[in-house]
Amino acid sequence: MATSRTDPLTLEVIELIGSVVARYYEEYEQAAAAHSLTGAQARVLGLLSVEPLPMRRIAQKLKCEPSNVTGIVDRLEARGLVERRPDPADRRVKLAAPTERGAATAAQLRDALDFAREPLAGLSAADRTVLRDLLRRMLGSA
Amino acid sequence: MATSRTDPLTLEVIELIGSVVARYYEEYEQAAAAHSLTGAQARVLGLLSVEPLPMRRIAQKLKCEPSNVTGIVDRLEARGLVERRPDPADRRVKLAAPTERGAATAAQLRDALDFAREPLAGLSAADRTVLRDLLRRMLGSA
DNA sequence: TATTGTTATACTCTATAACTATA
DNA sequence: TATAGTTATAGAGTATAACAATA
Repeated sequence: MATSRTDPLTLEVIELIGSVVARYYEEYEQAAAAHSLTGAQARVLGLLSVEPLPMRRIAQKLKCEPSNVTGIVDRLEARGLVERRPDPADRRVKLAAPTERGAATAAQLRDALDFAREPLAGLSAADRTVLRDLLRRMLGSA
Repeated sequence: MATSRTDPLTLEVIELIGSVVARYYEEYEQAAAAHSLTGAQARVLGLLSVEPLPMRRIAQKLKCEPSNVTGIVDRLEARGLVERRPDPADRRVKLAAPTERGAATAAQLRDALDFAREPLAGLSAADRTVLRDLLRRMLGSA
């Protein structure tokens, strides 16, 4: 680890990853703002567009306290993008699910993000395969 | 772009980059929290540890409104990590600079982050060179 | 008793607009 | 008049603690 801090190559890679992270976040927020959504709202809407979730599960996915999810879903619900449904199996649970409009918004958001992440277009299929394998190994190792 | 959305390889790379971004942010927040700092405070402290900056410049680097920087620097100053100095060249300007303690905290933060980004250790020097070149091309192309 | 979701509270970050002191 | 920094205000996200309904 002492070596990694002084190794110029590693430092440059770290800096590049920092740049990727910054660009990704920036574009994510822009895409959300284009629909007058905050980043957190867009994230929740994206999660729910995959499958409806109990409030508790949303908090786990977001790595935040469940009490925060109440407000985020409240605001999505007030805009008609999400609705709360009872869980037939457990009356304590509320399932948050996208409305039709919410699902459409989530799809648009997803497309915008795919486009935003399009710097990958500069890489050939072979390049992308190499990049995929390197990222897999990076993420798998820790 | 239509192709990119349906190409499974590209989709996987996009998802992997998303994972890298999530991990990076998570670890950044953890490192900051270990020093009882918020992400924004840690970011500003990191910026100032490179060089003292006028309030306005900090806002530009953070891509936020200058009025927000006042509070962030206030809180860093209240904790004795940053101080405001007059700019001899322009009496309107206040230069924010880390104190000795602030510089030490910034250094610790940097080390913790380098360590956190250590998944790179799983890659050989040759791998890292390839990764660096791919990231450079990704970032350069847009 | 334990769990789900909510409310209440307090803090931070954010943008907007108006203010001050310089330039 | 223009610019740098601040203040005031309001909205959103966050954590903590306490609560009601249900298990």
